[in-house]
Amino acid sequence: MATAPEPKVTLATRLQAAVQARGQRWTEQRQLIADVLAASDGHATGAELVERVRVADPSATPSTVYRTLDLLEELGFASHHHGVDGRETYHLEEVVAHGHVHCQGCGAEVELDADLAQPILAAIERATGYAADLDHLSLQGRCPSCRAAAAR
Amino acid sequence: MATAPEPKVTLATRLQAAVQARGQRWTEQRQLIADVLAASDGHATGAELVERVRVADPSATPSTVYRTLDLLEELGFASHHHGVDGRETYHLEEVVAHGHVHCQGCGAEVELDADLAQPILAAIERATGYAADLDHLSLQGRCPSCRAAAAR
DNA sequence: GAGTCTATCGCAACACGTTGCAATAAGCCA
DNA sequence: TGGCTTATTGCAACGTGTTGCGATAGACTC
Repeated sequence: MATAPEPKVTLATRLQAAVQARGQRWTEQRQLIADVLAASDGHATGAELVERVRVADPSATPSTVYRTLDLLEELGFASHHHGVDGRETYHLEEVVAHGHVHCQGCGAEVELDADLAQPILAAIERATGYAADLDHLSLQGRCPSCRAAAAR
Repeated sequence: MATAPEPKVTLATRLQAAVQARGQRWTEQRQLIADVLAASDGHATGAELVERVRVADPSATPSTVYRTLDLLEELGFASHHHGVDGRETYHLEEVVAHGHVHCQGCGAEVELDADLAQPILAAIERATGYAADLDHLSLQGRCPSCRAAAAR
């Protein structure tokens, strides 16, 4: 409660601390990848992140990027889900946990924040006993306007 | 009500009729792929189906298999979703529509039939207005025993 | 500062899935 | 039956992501 506020600690700084606390190493590549992810506010696919990292450092390889992203996930700094097309999409945990709903008709995509998703998660728990992970909640269906169009 | 029962019409037969009704062509490859899918009751990944088709006909190529699977989906005979690892999993629509819930802790996977999923779909509709597609409902979370273990 | 240990990196090869294009063959008509 | 049209196939190349392995270089000790 009375700890220092530190509102502007960067992702890279916090990640470095977490990595080193686990006895792991902090490298230029990790710094770079953390910076790129932090600059990609919200979502980015694996391929996009690889490309952006390579712009900053052409010697970086995809395996390094993906392994670092795995590390970020393991440490709880990021998470990923598979989009409609199977591509991986990463996002920072700093961005509040949320799910996605994709319309199979028009391709519209809406985000589900925790409040909106709460009754859905509750229904899942009642039906299955599972505590569903909002960050991996990726639904597909028909949006209201496509449903209305189909009904006509 | 009084129509002939015909309980043993194969997938391939029905598919052939549907394909030809659209003015498209019926080929040996399509016959083969339909047979393989029908023999893979329940689920199979794209790669598994490709492999099984190639056992029966080594000259078949992945592109043909995937294109045929797309066709089956278009005609409503099959559908696919992306599993936890991003791999495509196909299943026949003959198998009743269902979703999946995957445990991130122990890897357990349970199927959600229409009855079980109904309150979940209703909650999704109330929250978003979307009519979610049960076949694409692929949830991740923690199963009851992993939750109990974590609580300890 | 030098030496040691080993986590991490880059490379190369692989797996899965997609796409463009020329060759083939299914289905139709005369 | 023979010929025509064009959907479909197989090939080859590509995009995305993963894995194994030898080389490199952090981090730690003395």
